[in-house]
Amino acid sequence: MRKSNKERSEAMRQSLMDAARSLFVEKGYAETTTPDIVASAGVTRGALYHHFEDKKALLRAVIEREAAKVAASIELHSRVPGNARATILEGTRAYFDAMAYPGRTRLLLLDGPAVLGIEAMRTIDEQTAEASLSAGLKDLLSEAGNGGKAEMLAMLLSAAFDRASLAIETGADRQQCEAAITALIDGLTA
Amino acid sequence: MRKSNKERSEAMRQSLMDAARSLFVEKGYAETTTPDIVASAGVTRGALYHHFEDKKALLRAVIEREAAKVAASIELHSRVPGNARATILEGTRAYFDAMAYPGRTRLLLLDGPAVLGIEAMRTIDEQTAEASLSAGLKDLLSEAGNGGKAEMLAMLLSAAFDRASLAIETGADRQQCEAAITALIDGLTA
DNA sequence: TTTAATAACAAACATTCTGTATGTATGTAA
DNA sequence: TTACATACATACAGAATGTTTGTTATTAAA
Repeated sequence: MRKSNKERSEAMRQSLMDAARSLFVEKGYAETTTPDIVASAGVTRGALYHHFEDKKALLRAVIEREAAKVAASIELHSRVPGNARATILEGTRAYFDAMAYPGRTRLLLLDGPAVLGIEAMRTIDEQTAEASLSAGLKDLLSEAGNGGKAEMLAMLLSAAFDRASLAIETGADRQQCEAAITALIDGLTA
Repeated sequence: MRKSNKERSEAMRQSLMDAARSLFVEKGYAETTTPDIVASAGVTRGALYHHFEDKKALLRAVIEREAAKVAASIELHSRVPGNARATILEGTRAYFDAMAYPGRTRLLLLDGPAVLGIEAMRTIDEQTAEASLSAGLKDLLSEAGNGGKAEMLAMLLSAAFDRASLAIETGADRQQCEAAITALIDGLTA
């Protein structure tokens, strides 16, 4: 059975990203070695360095794929009712759901920022996850007369979302988190 | 001129931590090598591995010292007027001031969490910086009838503080940050 | 005060990882 | 089918980490 080069490449890339993701999540980026990754994928390091410039580029690819999945998940579960507040709160739940998927907090909130830098992560998040959430927040806040501060407030609230995701992963009560986030938002719009 | 062993050890530890801190801030923990560090301190790796179990332990020592300095700075600049709100806002400014010291955001908010883990960082912050700030926040929120959620809200607000510190470092307007934080807090207590 | 023991370091060593260079087979296009 | 490019494997060079061993300075005991 023959495969075209394009198909082979894409399959290999995904296979390497899968293996890397699993190990990055399990042991962290720094503790994961390229021999580990290729062994898990059943190939040699030649394949890895053919498809990715270096180990960091592999992490970036994994993270971009993950961020896209989070964005897609939020997009999917975000109905659009007229009510701006309800929209945001639903988006919040969708975000928590998406970030509850194993490994995402570590990849997107710990290793990503440390290895790729906050600037690079900001760029990635801009194109994907934070985009929809941040946009909704800005709408809501502007609507409530917090026009000038909307951008800044959206950033700070998204930080709260992130910390809440981390907390939920380590055993914090999800309902309490959502209630606290709701209290923060309602405080700004009341 | 003779020195006691205790003095020698402490001086060497500080010297290694100084050199490490400087390089960690400049190039990041992962890109900094132990040969770099000891060369900068004018010793050999023998000294480093005599005083610290491994490279990670050196980072932990650097971070604990830094967190203690942040805590001390906040403690120092926190007058205690009767007004809970004013106390918190003053503490906020003190935190931003302390975190504006070069390298602290990278050490305490990026490399620390990624390398040592959020759990370890939480323990360190508990003993130091976040303690005073978090305590004040909980007081303020409890006072305002947010008793049950106070703990959770304090955590989320401290996440907002951290993100604001990062933002300020990368050029965000400090006054805007403080205004946004104030808006968040006032929303909860109004 | 001489000696035994320990702490503070230096120097050398073994393992391992990263990135590169080279080699080979498979696919692609003229 | 011939020439070239792509996809990988294998082999290599450099460097980093942690450990071990050796040396000097300090402290404690005899």
